[in-house]
Amino acid sequence: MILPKGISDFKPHKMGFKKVLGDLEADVMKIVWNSDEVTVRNVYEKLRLEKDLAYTTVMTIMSRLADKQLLKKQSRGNVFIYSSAISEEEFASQVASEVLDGLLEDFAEPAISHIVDTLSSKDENKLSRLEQLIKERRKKGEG
Amino acid sequence: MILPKGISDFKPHKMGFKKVLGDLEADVMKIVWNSDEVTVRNVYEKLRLEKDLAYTTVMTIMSRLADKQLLKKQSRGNVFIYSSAISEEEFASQVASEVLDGLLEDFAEPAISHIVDTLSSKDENKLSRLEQLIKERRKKGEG
DNA sequence: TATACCTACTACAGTCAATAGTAGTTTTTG
DNA sequence: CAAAAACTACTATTGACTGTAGTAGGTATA
Repeated sequence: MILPKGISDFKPHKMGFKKVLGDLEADVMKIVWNSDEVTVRNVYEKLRLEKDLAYTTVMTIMSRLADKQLLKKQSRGNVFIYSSAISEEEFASQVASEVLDGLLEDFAEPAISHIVDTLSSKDENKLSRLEQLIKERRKKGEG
Repeated sequence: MILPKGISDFKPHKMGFKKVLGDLEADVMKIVWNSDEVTVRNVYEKLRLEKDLAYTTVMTIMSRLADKQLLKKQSRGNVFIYSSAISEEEFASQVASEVLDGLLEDFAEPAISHIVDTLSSKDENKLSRLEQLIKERRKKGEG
């Protein structure tokens, strides 16, 4: 259990990281990932370009993200500097493995069938990539 | 969107159908799937063997499951007879495809990598099955 | 020192699940 | 037929999680 629970509910009908985070939480993470180091104010100002919300709202969200270990919070001088505790790719990877492991644990048969269907109908390249990964794995196993 | 939303939040850390239903909801569905046709009272009595709860609690849960289209509710005489609106296998299959599609939509790269890792480390047979399904699919595609 | 900015703490509404009570209707039974 | 039992509909409460934001108090710089 790498992700500290709570993060891991997966909402298939949402988009992007909103599948595993609240909408605002996901927006904040995107900004942080694109910015390296930020203050609440930095994020607040970027968010305000799109929607009207309070500084303290952003602060609450960022606190929660820090509680969830997605953001690091360092006090520098008098200000708190936030940065991601995990890269976007790593996080995506953890999401994928948690969801997949959970799925394979109880829904392995239909999951395996459907992954082939879905990939072959929507993205042939990904099917090839899957095939290739299996072959590589087999070689390792034999050798 | 086959599943009428709300059903589809996936909690990887739960077990079985509790991954996509509330705990009690999942227990109720299991009973219905094993019983063909039931009344609230039937289910209530089976559940009571394990835990103490009110008749009306079971009623509420079954109403919600009917709202979610997982149970069919037919009035027969004066009583409502409930039965599953979808088989356990079908439901599992829908869960798997919704979650997988959601995952592939935004996390395709890590998902594909991880599925191979997970299958090969935990269940070699499933990896073979996956490989076989891909081959079948390829034949179809070529022919 | 006053103003601006920052943080901590608190609060509230909305949603969803679990839980259960009340009221009203129907059925059974003495 | 009337009372008890069973059943359904509707409503309520509580606890998590998220979005939203206010207040209070600290710090720093003009």
